[in-house]
Amino acid sequence: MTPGPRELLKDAGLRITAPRLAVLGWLADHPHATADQVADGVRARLGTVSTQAVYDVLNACARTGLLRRIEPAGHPARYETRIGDNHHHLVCRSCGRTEDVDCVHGAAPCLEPSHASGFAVDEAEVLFWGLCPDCRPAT
Amino acid sequence: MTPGPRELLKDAGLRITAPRLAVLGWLADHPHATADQVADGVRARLGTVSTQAVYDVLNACARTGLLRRIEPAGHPARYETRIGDNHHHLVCRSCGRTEDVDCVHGAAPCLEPSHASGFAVDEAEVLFWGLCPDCRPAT
DNA sequence: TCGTTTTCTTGACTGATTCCAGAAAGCATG
DNA sequence: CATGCTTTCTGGAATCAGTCAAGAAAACGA
Repeated sequence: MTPGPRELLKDAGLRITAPRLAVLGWLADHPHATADQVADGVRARLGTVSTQAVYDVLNACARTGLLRRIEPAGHPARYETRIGDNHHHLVCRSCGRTEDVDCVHGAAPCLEPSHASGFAVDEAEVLFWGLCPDCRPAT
Repeated sequence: MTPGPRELLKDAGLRITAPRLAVLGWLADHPHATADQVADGVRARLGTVSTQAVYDVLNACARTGLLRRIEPAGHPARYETRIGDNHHHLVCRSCGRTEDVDCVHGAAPCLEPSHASGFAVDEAEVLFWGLCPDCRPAT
């Protein structure tokens, strides 16, 4: 079954602290949130939490693979707890709203550039850009 | 044949100015340059050019499709004159060096998310992340 | 319980980019 | 080749997301 935030942190070698549990917990219910939104959500649960702590938690978790960071050009970064399944994203150019999109081509082909110019490639990122239903009317 | 910067600007409905000609000209010889690098290159040709003018030119050209902007997460934006052929990019995580990669799947498949959640999708962006030959030794 | 190490707080700071107001071109027209 | 409207350029201040730094506080292995 799905391990809780506690186990995830422990397995990643990170200490279990209130801000971390709150960030992971809140983010599980609110995927694709920005650091700002996470800070608000966490403060609603814990009271005062410094902005820096939120960034530290997000960075630590992203670094250890507990969280995935999505950084759409021109919008603040967003975070999600759905990891390890190589899915992609759909981003609204106008409001930055982000949705999941399952991999277009099954598994492998997404990760194979035709020639890598000597680069050691470790990730292929696919982003679909468009306008979400709410932002579309303003045609 | 390939139209020169002059014709490109005119066709895009933009006025022909020294900064614009210099930016397009310089960028044609130096693809994947940052705004900073463009500013340096343009100043070497023209003397004094304000940073703002460079950003204005880059934005105007990107908006009208004369230039493509690539914004790799965590690195300043880069610009290129190669447009309209749906190619992708390879970015070095460490130094930001960017190279072209031809489309992995010919033409069409790159543009089809499996389901778009009501979004009007207009672009699929593919970015390959890795380490360039110069940054790799530091293993 | 202690001591080390990690994490959190506060506050200053950075880098890339944009906003603003006014001055200086560009260019369609007469 | 003058005129006047519009776009673009200049210089400087400002924004925004995120990072750096120093010390206080909390976690956890012994």
